Amino acid sequence: VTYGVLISGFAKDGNSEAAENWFQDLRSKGLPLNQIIYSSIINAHCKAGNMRRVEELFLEMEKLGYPAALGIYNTIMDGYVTLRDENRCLEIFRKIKDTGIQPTIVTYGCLIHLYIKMKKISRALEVAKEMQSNGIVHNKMTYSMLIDGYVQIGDPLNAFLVFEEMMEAGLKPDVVTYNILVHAYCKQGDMGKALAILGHMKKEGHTPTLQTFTSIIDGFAKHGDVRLAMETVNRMKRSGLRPSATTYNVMMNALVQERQMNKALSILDEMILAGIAPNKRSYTILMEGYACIGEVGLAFAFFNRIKDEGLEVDVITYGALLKACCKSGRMQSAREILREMADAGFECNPFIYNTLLDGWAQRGDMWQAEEVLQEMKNGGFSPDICSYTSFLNACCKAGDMQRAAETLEVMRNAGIQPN
RNA sequence: CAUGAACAGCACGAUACU
Repeated sequence: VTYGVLISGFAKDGNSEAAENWFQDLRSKGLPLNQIIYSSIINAHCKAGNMRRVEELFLEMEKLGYPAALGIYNTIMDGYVTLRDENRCLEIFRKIKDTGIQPTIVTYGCLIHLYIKMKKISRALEVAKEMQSNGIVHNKMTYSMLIDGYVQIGDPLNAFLVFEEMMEAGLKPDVVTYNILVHAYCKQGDMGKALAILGHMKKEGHTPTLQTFTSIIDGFAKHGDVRLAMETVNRMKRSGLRPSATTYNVMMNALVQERQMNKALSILDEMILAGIAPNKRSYTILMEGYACIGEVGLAFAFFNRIKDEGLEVDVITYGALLKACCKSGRMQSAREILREMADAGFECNPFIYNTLLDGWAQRGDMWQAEEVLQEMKNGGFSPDICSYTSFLNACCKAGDMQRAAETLEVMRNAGIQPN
């Protein structure tokens, strides 16, 4: 029991190392293990994404003859949801059914969550249907996930339709549901409505959370009111909430959009002083700013800082570096970055190709631009409106209006309307 | 009346023109 308390405590704390150590300690003492211990240690590793270890433990547990409760399956599935591993999730789901266990709403919730995260709403709806056909009715969480799914893909209309359905089902929205609605309005820039929801949720006795405020701050920032954004930060602090890394990122992004790099940097300082560790997004936001003003060196400096601090880089980080090069005409450096990116195992996506296209276009190099277009197609992506606009730009800069006119045709034939 | 697990939902970064 004592070990169980410790292991589950560390699991909750997100410290899978410590949990594992206590688990080993317990085992070396030859004390009896049981399902509770296993579910705690599996939980710890799921939260940390150590799914290899999870599988090991699970097999071990089965071998020792402890029956796997549904809760463990759900926990493991959730671990794979975080990793967006659809195949493993489905395998587990199948296994649950094969074992003759009835999936619960939590099981279905995990699957719905998976598809929402993958932005495959239609699949999420199918799962919901199957759930209902098995006699399980939606609860606040499953509804909230669907509402959020629509918000994420920029379809507030359907989001609100689901919300109404939820109300009609007699379910009262909770903080998370309200946060999702606030987010929906903020995304559209309808700040009046967002604030109205804020007022309403308070009236219903729900205390706004970090997410509530951060959505509002971001909404103001992205829709042209940095001042109100910053005032909201103060309002949030007065209400007793400390800004999180996300909140600081939102603030920096607001300032970066206005090219107030020094102010953005002072937010970074404030963040560190507050004991909040910047993450890769924090630095990418700054890199973007420097890229836009042609400060290639500073963009690189922050890129190195990400690595130095042991944080991961990703395609978006590389994209910011590329942009820094392309915007300042340093196409040779851009090439090198592409190579480095490929070596690091990242594939080009349309954003990357379009950044490159833009780089060549600005120099009026229609030929290199054409090559990128071709590579893009070879890479399995169809050029989009951005690609063609850049290419047109390249043609015009190169003085080849004939080619520009042809490109317009090509676009139309590809089903892309010039805007 | 006193010890452990049991699980799912919300906020931030990238491409052209504007």
